[in-house]
Amino acid sequence: MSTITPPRQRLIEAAEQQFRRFGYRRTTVDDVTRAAETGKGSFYLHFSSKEDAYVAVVEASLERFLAKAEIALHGSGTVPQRLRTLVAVTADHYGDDELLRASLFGEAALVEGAVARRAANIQRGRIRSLLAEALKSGKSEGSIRDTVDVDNAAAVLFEIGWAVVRAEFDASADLPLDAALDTLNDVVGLGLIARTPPEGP
Amino acid sequence: MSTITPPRQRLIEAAEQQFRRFGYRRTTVDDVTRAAETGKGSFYLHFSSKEDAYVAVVEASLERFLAKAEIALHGSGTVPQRLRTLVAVTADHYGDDELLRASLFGEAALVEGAVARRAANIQRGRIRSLLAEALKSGKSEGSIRDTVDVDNAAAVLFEIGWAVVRAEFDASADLPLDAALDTLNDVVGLGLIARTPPEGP
DNA sequence: GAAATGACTAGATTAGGATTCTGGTCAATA
DNA sequence: TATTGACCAGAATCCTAATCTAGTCATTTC
Repeated sequence: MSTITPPRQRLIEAAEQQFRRFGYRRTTVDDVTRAAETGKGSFYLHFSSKEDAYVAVVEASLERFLAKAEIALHGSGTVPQRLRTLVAVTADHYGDDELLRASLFGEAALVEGAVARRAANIQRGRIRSLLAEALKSGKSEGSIRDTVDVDNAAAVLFEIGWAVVRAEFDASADLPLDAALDTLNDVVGLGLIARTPPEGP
Repeated sequence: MSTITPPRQRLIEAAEQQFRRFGYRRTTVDDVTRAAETGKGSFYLHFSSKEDAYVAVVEASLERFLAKAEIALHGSGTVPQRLRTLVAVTADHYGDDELLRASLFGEAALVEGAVARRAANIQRGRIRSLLAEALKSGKSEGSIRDTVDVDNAAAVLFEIGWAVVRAEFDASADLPLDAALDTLNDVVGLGLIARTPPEGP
C-alpha cells in the first residue's frame, strides 16, 4: 500500500480488501489500519465507526452495480426485455460480489445483525429508485400503462427480482434462472406494457 | 390429555402443542411423551425420530392451509383475482401459523438447520403443485394463455408470492400487503390471462 | 406374545469463570 | 495541528466440568 496515496483513500481501499476477505465481524479496525499503514486514531478521523466504514464500502460497491443496471435499463429492446436483462445483470453481478450479496441475501458468515440490515436497506432503496425512474420514463414514453402505480410497482418488481435471484443462489428452490427469466418476461413483462391497438389484421 | 385417545393421536397432539410452544430444539422427546402420558419408547413406535415427528406436525398443519388455498383457487372471479386471494389467504394464514412460518420464512428461534430446510421444502413442493394444478385447469378452460409453461410459472408464482408475503412480515421492506396485492394483480395477473378477441368495437 | 416402559449411554450441549480481544478514546508525540 | 498507539470497559472467546437428550433395548405389564 503506497503512502503517496492520501490516508482516506488508503483506508477505504484497505477496508474494502479486509471486509471482502474476512467479513464484518472478523475484520478489526486494527486490521484495516495496519493494511492502510496508518494509526488507529486516524481511522476515526475519516469514519465515525467501524460500521460507517463498512457502509462506505457497500456504497462504493453498489455504485459499480448501479452503473451496470443503468445500462441494462437504458439499452435497446422492449421494456420486458430490459427488465429481463436487469434481472440477469443483477444475478450475474451479485453472484460475483460476495460483499453485496451477503447483506442483501442474508449470508450471515460474512455480515449479520444491524449492520447487515443497514446495508440491505441501502441497496433496496437505491435499486427501487432506479426501477421507479425507469417506470416513470416508460409511462412518459407511453410504453408502460398509465394505470401502473410507479412506486408500488417498483417495490413489487424489486421483491420479484430479489426472489428470483435468491432462488438462483438457493439450490433447494429448484428454479434455474433462465427458466425463471423466460417466465418472468412472459408474465410480468406482459402485465406491464401498454396496450396499443394492433396495426395489422 | 385423555388416555382414552389412542397413543399415536395423543403423541401427535402433544408433539404439536410442544413444538408450537417451544420450537424444535427446545422441545425434548421427554416433553412430548410426558404431555402424551406415555413412555419414551412408545414415541419411537410411532415416529422414527424427533425430526419425523416435527415433519408430521408440519404436514398436518400444512393440510389446514392447503384446504383454505384450494378454496381460494376454486372460488369465483377471474384468475388474477383468485391468485390475489390466494396470496392474501397465505399471508393471513402464515401470519397466524408461527410453526409453518418459522420454517418457510426462516425464523431461527423456533426451528433451524436441516429440519427447517426439510419443512420448507415440503411446503414449497405442495404449494407449487397446487399452483401448477390451477394453471393447468386455467389452460384447459382457456383462461390462461397456452404459451405459459405450467411448471415454471408455478415455480415463479411461488417465488413471487413468497417474496410478497415475506415483505409483509418484514417491516424494513416498506411494502404494505394491500399495495403489493394491487400491483401484483395488475402486473402478474394481466400477464397470465389469455387474450380473447374483443367483443366490442 | 405383544405392547409399553423407563434406565442407560454416547455424544451433544450448556454454564460459568478465566482469559483474550476490540472499538473507541485521548494524552503524548512529532 | 495532525498523527499515533497505549489504554480500558465491555464484549467475545476458550476451556472444562457438568448436564442434557435422542435413541436403544432389557424388563415389565397386559
